[in-house]
Amino acid sequence: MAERMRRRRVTIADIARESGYSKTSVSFAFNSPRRISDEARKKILQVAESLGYYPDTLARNFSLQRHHSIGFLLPHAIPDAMQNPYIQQVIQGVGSVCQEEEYTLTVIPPFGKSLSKAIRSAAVDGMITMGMEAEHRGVDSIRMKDIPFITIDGTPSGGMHSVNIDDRQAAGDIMAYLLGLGHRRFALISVSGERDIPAISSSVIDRRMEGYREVLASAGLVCPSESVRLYHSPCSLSGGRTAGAQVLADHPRPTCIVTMSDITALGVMQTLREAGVPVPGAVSVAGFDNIPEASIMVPGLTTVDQPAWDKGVTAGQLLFAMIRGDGPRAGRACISHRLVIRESVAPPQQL
Amino acid sequence: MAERMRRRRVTIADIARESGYSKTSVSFAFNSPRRISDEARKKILQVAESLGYYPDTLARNFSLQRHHSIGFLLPHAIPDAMQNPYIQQVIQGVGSVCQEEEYTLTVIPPFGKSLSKAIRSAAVDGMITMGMEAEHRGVDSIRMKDIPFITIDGTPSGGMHSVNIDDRQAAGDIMAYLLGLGHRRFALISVSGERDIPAISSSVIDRRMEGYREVLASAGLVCPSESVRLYHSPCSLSGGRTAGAQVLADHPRPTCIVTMSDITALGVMQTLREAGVPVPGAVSVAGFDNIPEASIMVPGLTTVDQPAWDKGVTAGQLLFAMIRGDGPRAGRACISHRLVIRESVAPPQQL
DNA sequence: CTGAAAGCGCTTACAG
DNA sequence: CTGAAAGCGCTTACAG
Repeated sequence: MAERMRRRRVTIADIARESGYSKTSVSFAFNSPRRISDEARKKILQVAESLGYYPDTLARNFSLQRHHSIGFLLPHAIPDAMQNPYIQQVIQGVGSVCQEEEYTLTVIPPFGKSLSKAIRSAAVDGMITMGMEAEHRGVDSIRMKDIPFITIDGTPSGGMHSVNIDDRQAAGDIMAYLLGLGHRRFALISVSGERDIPAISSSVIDRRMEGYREVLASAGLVCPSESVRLYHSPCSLSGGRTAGAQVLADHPRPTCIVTMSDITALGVMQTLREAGVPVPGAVSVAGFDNIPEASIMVPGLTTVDQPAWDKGVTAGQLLFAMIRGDGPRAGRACISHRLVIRESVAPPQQL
Repeated sequence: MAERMRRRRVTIADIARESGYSKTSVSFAFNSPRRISDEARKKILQVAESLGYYPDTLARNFSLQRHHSIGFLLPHAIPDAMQNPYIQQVIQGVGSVCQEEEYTLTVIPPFGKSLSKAIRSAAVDGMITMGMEAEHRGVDSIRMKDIPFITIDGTPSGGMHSVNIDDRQAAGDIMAYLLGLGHRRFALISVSGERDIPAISSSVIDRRMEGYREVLASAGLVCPSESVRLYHSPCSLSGGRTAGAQVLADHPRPTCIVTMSDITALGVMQTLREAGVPVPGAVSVAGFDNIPEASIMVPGLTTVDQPAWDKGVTAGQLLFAMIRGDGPRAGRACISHRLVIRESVAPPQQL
């Protein structure tokens, strides 16, 4: 088709020739208009217009040594990663900062399971990753690239810049609430990594487990045990459904199901509804994240609010500071969390 | 911090000097290994490794004349655009194609309300837009850029490549279903453009309205009229809430609320729930899109399934075909839709 | 198999 | 105010 039959590109050289001015002047006409005479500028702009000139982004960026885009490295394949509302929210937060800074946001899917390849070819000035451990081989690729980067929900150590909440405390908070209502028989659904990268780093999972365990211990409970069973599920709706079915199959049935992500909780609740098990009548369900759906659901999901949007914004702002070179020495932001009490959790039924 | 003190970049010139080979050979070592001797390759790779060489993406892309990324132009600001699950799904569809092609996906937010500026600086090999009219000034910017582009939910005409469903037929289908159940008093919630770009092009809105009207006419109804009131709402949860309140304030109350997007319908349902108006007991609600939430909701939302994911995939595939130069002459894909009947619509109550 | 050289299209010190 | 020229770091015909 016509638009594929690209006539040779119109360059500043063409404009220079046509207008009688130099390439320098042409460039100035666009980028530093005040450095040339009105007459020259007018003439050049007019010739540019008539020739249908459009600056070459590739050449411009190369010359300016910047991409004008920041990268968001997906923890796993698009279908899994972007279907998680929590991740979506984080992306939106990052995106809103990009919008302000007039940068584009480059979403980098892992190419054919090869993260390093994806990282290598990413045309970005900085990168945000999710759930990456300091030891992850992907980190080396980014370091090699020599661009600033920040990890969200990763390991807040190892010299990596990171944005996190206090996962241990947050997990403890919700568990304390559940114990306070009288629950003593739990199903804990932790996160299992799919592919080679979990949605959240294993250190985050570890810290949440610590939080749960600490508070459980104060009530004399141990995990895993007869009273507190441990399950694992991918961070997805279908993962939640499967986990829900597993819990239902086990006996005795817990009075409360605690998940490490809302999307998993939604899946669990779907299974329960289909099985005719009333929530919270027969069993309570607690989540983690506070995705928008948590409040739309009926019953509303009791969960830990970790402001995904804020995490994205904070990471974005830190990253831009680093790109500008006026970044903080040690970037380790901790965002506050909050227990959100809705209807999916009630005191356990008397037996 | 250390990583900001960039020592001068290690380039192929450095490797050439250190290894005793030419820049050509160094380049071959990485990109056409079989064009040089084993010995040379080994030596070069080893020197590269020891120097911590990492190819410069900017230079590489410039030389290769490609960005290795395709752009997704957001119809409006990040918070609005990306919070709409329908748009999210489209993005995911496009993204999944990118992943296969080993391309990144550049999300382009409108810079400070300036679309053209955003388009101009976008470093992409092709572009996908949503809801763009052929006459939109943004289209000219893209044309100037001389890269292939496709619009989803835009105007399937004007020589633009596009991906759509049969909006008129789809709107007619759901209206026919509602009339069939006996509804005769409707609130129709159309889409109003926020900012200067609506979420869906006005031509799409027009075609849906045509579909509604045509079928309404067959039942002797006219829109707008006493029986069929017309409202307008932005494509968002909050927009839906506001519209819901408006509908509730009017009398007589319709037996069925018909929206042009599920996200709006969800907002409407929230308002109804808070007002204690049972759905579908007192009033039925119908949507458009079939976003994932539509099935999670209680009651499930009766709506038109327009496969957002498929739209994204189709647009992505067409775009890559165009980028490769083996694109179709006239790209105008029409995806099939489907009526999805759930619980949010019931026959009207007897009075 | 190897290398000198041109080229991708801009930006920008520098000199006039 | 204006322009010749270097430079950004690669890739790739072309010649040997």
